[in-house]
Amino acid sequence: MATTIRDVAKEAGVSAATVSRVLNNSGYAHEDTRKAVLDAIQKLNYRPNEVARSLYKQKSKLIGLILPDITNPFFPALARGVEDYLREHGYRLIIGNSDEQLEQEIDYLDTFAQHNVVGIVASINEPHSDMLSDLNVPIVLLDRTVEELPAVYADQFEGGRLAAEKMLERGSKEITIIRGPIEVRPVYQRFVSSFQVLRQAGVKVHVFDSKLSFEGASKSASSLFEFYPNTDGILACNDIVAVAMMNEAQRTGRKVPEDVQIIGFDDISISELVYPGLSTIRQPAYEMGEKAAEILLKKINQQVLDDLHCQLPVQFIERQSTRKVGE
Amino acid sequence: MATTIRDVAKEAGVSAATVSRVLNNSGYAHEDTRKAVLDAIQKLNYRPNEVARSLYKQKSKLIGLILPDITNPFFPALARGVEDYLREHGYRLIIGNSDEQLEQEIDYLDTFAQHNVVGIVASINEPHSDMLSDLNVPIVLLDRTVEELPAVYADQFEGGRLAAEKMLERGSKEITIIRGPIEVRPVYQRFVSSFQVLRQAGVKVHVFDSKLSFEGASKSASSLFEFYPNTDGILACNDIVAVAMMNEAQRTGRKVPEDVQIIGFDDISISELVYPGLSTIRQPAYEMGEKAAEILLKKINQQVLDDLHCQLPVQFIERQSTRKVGE
DNA sequence: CTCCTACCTGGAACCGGTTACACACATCAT
DNA sequence: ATGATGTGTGTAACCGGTTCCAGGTAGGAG
Repeated sequence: MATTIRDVAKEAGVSAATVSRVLNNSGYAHEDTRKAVLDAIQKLNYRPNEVARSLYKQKSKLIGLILPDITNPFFPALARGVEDYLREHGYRLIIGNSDEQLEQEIDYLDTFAQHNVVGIVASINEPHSDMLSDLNVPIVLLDRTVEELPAVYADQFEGGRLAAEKMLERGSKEITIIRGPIEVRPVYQRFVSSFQVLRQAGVKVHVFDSKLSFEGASKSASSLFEFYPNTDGILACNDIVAVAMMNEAQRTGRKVPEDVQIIGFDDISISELVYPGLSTIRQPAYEMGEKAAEILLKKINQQVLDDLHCQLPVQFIERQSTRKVGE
Repeated sequence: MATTIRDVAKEAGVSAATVSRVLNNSGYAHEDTRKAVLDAIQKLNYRPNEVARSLYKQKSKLIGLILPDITNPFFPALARGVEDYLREHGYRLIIGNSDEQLEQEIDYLDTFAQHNVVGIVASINEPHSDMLSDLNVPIVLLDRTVEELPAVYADQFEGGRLAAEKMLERGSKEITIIRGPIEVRPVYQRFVSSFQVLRQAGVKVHVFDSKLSFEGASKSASSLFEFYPNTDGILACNDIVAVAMMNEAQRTGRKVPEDVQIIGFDDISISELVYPGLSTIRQPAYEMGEKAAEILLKKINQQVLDDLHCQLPVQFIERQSTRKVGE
């Protein structure tokens, strides 16, 4: 059905080998022949079959991307960073959501291998070391780290610290940390770091658990103030949870930031739009995605990496859910 | 490097053909042989190469998905619907963001073909008819329609109508419709339908333009009340824009919903979490994605479709950005 | 007039699966 | 005994590219 290289060869009156050489600018090809081939390609609207190419070369133009859940607004930003960078370099993405499930991660890793992907970007907690070395394809971790693997991530400890300090500077005395699922490493790190700072400062600290998802956030928000009615500062594990808590605060008649200050984490796009604007710790998600893609390409092209791990800075974004310093 | 079918064959003491037959449960295979092959597969941890398979069969297990921008929270929900359904049936997704750009749509369509995808789900405005028939692969439109192609979408006219009616029922008298980019068909349809209802009702109507993106929404929000300070009802083209407008209303000292009522469109997850909760027209995004995937698989398996177009119902979700009826 | 080299091209093998076909053997009815 | 039928298996061709290698021609050097 689709036109093949041999169709083009016939049309141009040459062999398939010659067409291939013209296509790839490899080996010799007379100028006239090249012209004829190019014309034939044009005429037949020929596009080489990547599958065939991939089979022979043992490598495709495909890169696998595993994210926990694209429905969580932090991850699409990562994904676009990865995609935009890779697209420019001729690669395409096979994408999979893992829901943080080991089984699904493995499943996708498996099928990536089956499709001869040349590289993988993944937000996964387990290194899957044997498997990864088995399939022998470069991988870059995104938003996660393990010792052995290249990784791009934002400084979670600094983020946690920053959130806690800014909260203290702004005068909250009874602070509730909304802790996300501690199996998710970066989330755990934020928590530890915030907690430590608050403890040392000697303020009253509560720890309250929540899922990271919309439903989970909503559910846990509804009982926060029953447990800790005197909370005057909230450190949320991500912006979604922060928005949910902010809602609950306002719903229960508390003023933000006068009665309760709130700081989120991530700086997803919506955080700027909600009212009051959400103060948060920004992770440069899009840039992280780009950087991961860049590093992956370097590995694919056998270039040496300056550093295995690339830690990007976080940043406190001051909006209206916190008071001005000194007020 | 990776183990091939011939490695397995050697290990099991049979030919590659036999292994293939066992693998695919096609043709005959003695029980003992089958056992030996299965053992060898296990032992060598063999996974068949999808690329080779795909080359011979002229069809892969890959499906292409084109979305305008996964960074817009409406689309990840669609994407997960598609992915979850397809994954269960053994298919994987190649994904691409088009930014509503014709050029990028074509580019992705092209590379999908090069990778022997067996089907495509796409949110695109142009039918690309010649191209699509060229590449001879079933396609299902998602959140978009053209006459000739199968499509899954929500009833935009009904949505627009509903939003307008609910706003009128709740007593707003000077209503501003925030109109999105009219090149995007569903967005245009919402607008037309709302506009028509409001006009007929004889209330004062303003039309104010905005992009659908976060930045665009933020930008246009900032001048809304300079243009139409007496607006007491806002019909937004999507929830992001609605949230931005709600922010601006509150920022300028207006109470929501007492002074200004706001209705969004989409019902993205965050709409439930913002304060006040955003009343909106719900599109069942996840279900739309699933449905599109289901229809695509039917087409792939040559089953007949009951209907070319599948229109899903929209629904008014009443939260706190609108007043109770009669107040 | 050789010989060497650079240029140009096609045949064939290969990547790793699938499948058409041929062949071998056993069983059973005639 | 004869052949039809059903099992079980291997050989080889094929999918559509890429690349190795061999062979042919032309031009320049010796």
